[in-house]
Amino acid sequence: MAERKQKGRIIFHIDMNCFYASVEQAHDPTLKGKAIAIAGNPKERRGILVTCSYEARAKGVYTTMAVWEAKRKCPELILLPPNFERYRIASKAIFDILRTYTELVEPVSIDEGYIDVTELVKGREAIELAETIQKRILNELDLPSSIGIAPNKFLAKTASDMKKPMGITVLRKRELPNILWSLPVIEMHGVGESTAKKLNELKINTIGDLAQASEAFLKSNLGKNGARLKDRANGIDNREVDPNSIYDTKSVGNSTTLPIDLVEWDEVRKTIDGLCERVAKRLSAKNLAGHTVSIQIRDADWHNSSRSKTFSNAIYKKSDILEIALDLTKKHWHGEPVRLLGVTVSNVIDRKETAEQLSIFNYEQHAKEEPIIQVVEQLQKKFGKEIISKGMKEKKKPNYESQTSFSKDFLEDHKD
DNA sequence: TCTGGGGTCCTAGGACCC
DNA sequence: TCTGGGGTCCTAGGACCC
Repeated sequence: MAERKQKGRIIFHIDMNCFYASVEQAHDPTLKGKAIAIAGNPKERRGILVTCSYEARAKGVYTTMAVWEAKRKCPELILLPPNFERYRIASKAIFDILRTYTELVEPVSIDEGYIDVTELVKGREAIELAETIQKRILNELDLPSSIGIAPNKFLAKTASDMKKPMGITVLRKRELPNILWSLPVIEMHGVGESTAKKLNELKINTIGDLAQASEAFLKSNLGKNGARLKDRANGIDNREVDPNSIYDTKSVGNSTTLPIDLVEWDEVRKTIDGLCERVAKRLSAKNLAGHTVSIQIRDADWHNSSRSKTFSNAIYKKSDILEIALDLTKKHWHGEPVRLLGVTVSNVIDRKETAEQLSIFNYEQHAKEEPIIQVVEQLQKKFGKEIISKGMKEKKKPNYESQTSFSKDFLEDHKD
């Protein structure tokens, strides 16, 4: 996205506390004050906790912990299956509240988002606004949240993490050295285990070390990400709050960890079939189609591999996805025990566009028998000049569409 | 008896084109 | 006959986030 330089912005990061667990407690108040956890499939082996309440955390239980381990640690733990419909409704209600203040609302996930309130408030009013929003979410939805207030996204996100639950934290750029720089790099948003290890090997241990390291040094060792992390460590982040980012889906995929590793082709085939079914349904719900199909295989040793194939026309039907997914799996799998299988459709576009492409494709077939100029004129009449010239000129974006070959043909024909 | 499922972005090498 | 360099797209893998 555009990273336009802006001065003096006021950004909020709203972060719901233990979101799924809080929604369940709001829905059934008898769960309040109790150690509860949401587990993907509580009865299944290989299950983990997706979220847990603060009461559970007090007993040493944490998110991502294996279910059996959590139960051993906290026998009274109440396990609930996730109710995503319920969480989606709650999430929508939260963002609806935020949108009563500004259109500049960017949901990041089901339970967190940014808002840009620069035009709404100044100075201390920002804190009052955050209090109002936080109280409304609590009073109207019975859900606790934390809000970070800062001049950019990174600082706002960092701030919202500092006080939980029901915290409001202001983080100014000039406070950064005092507050962040003494912390180990792993504490920074955007630095995971792997990057932390790499940084430590480079003698960069604290966020302050990162902030003061040479950019060239970081770039040569970590690529683009090195420079970005240095900027963030210095409180620099020009990303805008983008309300439209949620509408820009890049891929739709489903995966499943098998209760027991699979070794039979027929079981693998059935699993892939089920995954394709779900992917096709979700693509339909969003009215999307995609050019690329990928499969993912995780073996018993947790080794991941993937295979993908890209096509000129976007697909969305289960039967089409299945055919490609099975083909990729057949070629790639040789009977090793499989822990996880996944199917993803990526390079997605809106289905409306596929209809247009199909029509153009049909015209292209005719093009073989007709002078090319006539075909161009027909197309322009039908779709308008814009779409034709776009297909013929645009080279930066991937051109999976038949326009690619159309423009190639066009150029070919006019060489002579 | 370890370790889910949904995503996004980045990188590196090879193919191919000009 | 031998030669280069830039750009895009595809593929596979990896890091990170919630």
